[in-house]
Amino acid sequence: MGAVGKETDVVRQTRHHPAELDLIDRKILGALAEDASRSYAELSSIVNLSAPAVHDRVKRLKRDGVIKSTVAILDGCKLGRTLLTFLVVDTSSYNATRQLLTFVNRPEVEELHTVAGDGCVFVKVRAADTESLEEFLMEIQSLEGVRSLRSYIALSTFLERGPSPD
Amino acid sequence: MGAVGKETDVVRQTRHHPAELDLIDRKILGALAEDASRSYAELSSIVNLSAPAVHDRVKRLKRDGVIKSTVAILDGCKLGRTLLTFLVVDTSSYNATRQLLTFVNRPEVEELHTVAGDGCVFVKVRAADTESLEEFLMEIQSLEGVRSLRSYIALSTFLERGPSPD
DNA sequence: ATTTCAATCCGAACATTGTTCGGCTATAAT
DNA sequence: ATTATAGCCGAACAATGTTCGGATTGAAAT
Repeated sequence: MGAVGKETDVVRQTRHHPAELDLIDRKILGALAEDASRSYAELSSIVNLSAPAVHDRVKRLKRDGVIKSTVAILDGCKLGRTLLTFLVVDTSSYNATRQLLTFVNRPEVEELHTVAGDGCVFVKVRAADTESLEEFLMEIQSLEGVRSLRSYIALSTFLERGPSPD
Repeated sequence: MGAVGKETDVVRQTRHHPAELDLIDRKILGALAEDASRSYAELSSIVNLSAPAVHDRVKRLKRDGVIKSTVAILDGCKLGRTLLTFLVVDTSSYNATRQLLTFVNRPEVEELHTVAGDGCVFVKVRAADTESLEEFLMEIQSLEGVRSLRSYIALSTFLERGPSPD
């Protein structure tokens, strides 16, 4: 009983994703999530390891998919997108939901999720101005099977970042 | 009249941020927003310029704040955060709003905005599981001046990215 | 028309950083 | 005891980032 039970337990824990990360891994992840342009030399002094050791760890974290990618964060306003809005779309049919999913190609759409509650789709939109937002909203409302559409227009943004390792 | 009018017009346009970006700038921004680990050599072949020329442009884009930073994107699930939720908090006092803003320090909070509508705060939360989410929700509800709290739990994520230059 | 100025580009040299390698140590299993 | 594995290090090497001088262009001023 002891041996077999132990083994399956280990399998259970490992099966569904969560990677095993020690404190050093988390420090590295935190540092890179904040600023991915840090050199291995800088990281190595943060965690008190050599540069190659940090390199190995980062390589492993990328291979395991903990670090999905590294991207440049752009300033929406500087790009001419001044209006951040969150939409909750209530759809009455699967077809409508499917149609909404095609909006992932729009440059002003930054996030698109399905959320709990009957046929709800959640959208984060960064539009150029009120005009182009209105156009966008009307386009959604005119879809067959869109029951209601609530919008939350952002006034001030106090925090905007990705998943934290802490 | 002509000259003076013209000048103030130019000032107006420039005054409130939007940077002047040509097609090459936008191509570079798009490439880096997708994958910031691209080398200058690779970028130079994308836009048909030399590496130093691209370097100059990127340097300018950083100086002007169009590129705010470059960060590593981590996998929430791999970190043990499996539950993505959006909250709309309706506050009845400024004091309550101010208290909510202190949540920017929580590692599970990824976004925090004030939104239009009386005293509304919008929060993006990535919690470990339903338990820790419930704890978090209760903590918010127990704040003085929090009128209502709606939560949208994400089922599937189809798109998640930053501002696009297109 | 000519000149001046600023912006942009390029190739080539240079500096920094990323990456690989062999060897060392510690731990755990045989 | 001994083998295997994982993790670390310093040093060499490879790739990339970065700077520089000079050439070209276009616009503004003379």
